[in-house]
Amino acid sequence: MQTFATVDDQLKTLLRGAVDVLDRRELVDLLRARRPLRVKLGVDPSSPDLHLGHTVQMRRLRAFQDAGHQAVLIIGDYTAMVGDPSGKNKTRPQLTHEEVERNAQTYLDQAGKVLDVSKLEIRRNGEWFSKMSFMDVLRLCARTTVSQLLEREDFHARFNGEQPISLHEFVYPLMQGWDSVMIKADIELGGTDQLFNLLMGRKLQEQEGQPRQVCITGPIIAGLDGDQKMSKSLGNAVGLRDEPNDMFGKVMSIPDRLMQSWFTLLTRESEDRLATLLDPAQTHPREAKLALAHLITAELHGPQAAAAGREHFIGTFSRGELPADMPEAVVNLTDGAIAAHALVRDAHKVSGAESRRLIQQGGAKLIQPDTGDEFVLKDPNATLTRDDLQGRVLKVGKRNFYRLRPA
RNA sequence: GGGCAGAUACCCAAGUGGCCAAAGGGGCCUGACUGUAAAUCAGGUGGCUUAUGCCUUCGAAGGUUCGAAUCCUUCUCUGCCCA
Repeated sequence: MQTFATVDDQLKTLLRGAVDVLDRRELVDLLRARRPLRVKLGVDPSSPDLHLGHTVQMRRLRAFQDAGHQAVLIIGDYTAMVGDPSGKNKTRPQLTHEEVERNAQTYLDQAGKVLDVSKLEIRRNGEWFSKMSFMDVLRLCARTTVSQLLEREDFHARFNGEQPISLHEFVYPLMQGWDSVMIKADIELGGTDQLFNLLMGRKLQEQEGQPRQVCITGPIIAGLDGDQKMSKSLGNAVGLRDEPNDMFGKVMSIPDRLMQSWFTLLTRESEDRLATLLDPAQTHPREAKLALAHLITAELHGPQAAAAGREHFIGTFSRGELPADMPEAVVNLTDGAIAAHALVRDAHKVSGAESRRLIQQGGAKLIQPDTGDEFVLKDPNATLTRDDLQGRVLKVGKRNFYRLRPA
């Protein structure tokens, strides 16, 4: 017999950081029923990697799991082929079924880092969409109107901005809503940019004579730049599969003003603890950020890896030491020597022109590991011999190190 | 179906025969400062073992010209208006 915490206690953890609950009254009623609720979260496998942004909603789903409810993760294999237009100002590229399938495979083990997979119901929406006939699709389309769809902010903006909106994008909200009908969701989670889609589910359920789902939205987490929403294509994401050292470093690079939201949305630290950490008078921002980086890395890679990430970070960036692990770069010498620009190009894997730029701007140096002596490469055409390279480390920019091996 | 406008580099956007590898802004990269924060300053931002050189790039393909992002033709795509 499943036992549940009190409604008030549940609400507190389940709604941590939430923006909107529609409708709160209904949520309370659902929780009062003291039965396992079906809680839906959909992710589209549109890229092979999940990032921290995805985990914001996944963490809430996990909270529901821990509270004894039934989490249903929808892998949107069909919706991914459409491409969610939410928050976008342009049509997304359509993926092939093969790409989607490949991505879907990687999602499940990544999701396992946050969710309890043993208790998770995993569904693909191709399960029902692949069986629909064209007439079924038309009937679904008849459930809403163009005017209603145009009420959605992003569609509205594109329409008024005379930007193209493809018809299949218009169908996306219906698809997501239909998922809710098919799995009989009691609650659906999503980012604030999903509100329209979530409400579509509510509406479709009512039309189908089902109890309508409660919609809970959470904030869209900002990426490393501190400004735009975290997304892989913007290059400001922390991937769940990022190496621990890299992950730790990325978190350390976020603007201070992001810390509050990251702490709230990506950790379980209590409000009291957060108050202490985020008060500069009590905690130096750098220390707070170290704690944040540690918590995030530990959740995804384990405490040991997080500790190692911290060591690496402090050693490399605070004390200026060389990292413990560096990729090795095999350097092919011609007549026992190599030009500086060729060295950087080959080791750092950039174009020749980029390599020259880096050198000219002082972004490349050779380091003697045992003594710590550094030699800044200044002339792209300088000739380096085996003796110059043997046993040395090449540093490119702030964070790229290569152990050189002349061959 | 008809008319009009448009497609420029990662994004926005200037350029309407040579001085265009293409202004400006954003982003990004490098350096200084620092806490891999913020703010600020300086430089850079197609490729080629750097060259008053060559190659690729202004939606696509052809054409005119000594020379085309710029002119012509066809095509593709987008928006607006009319039907």
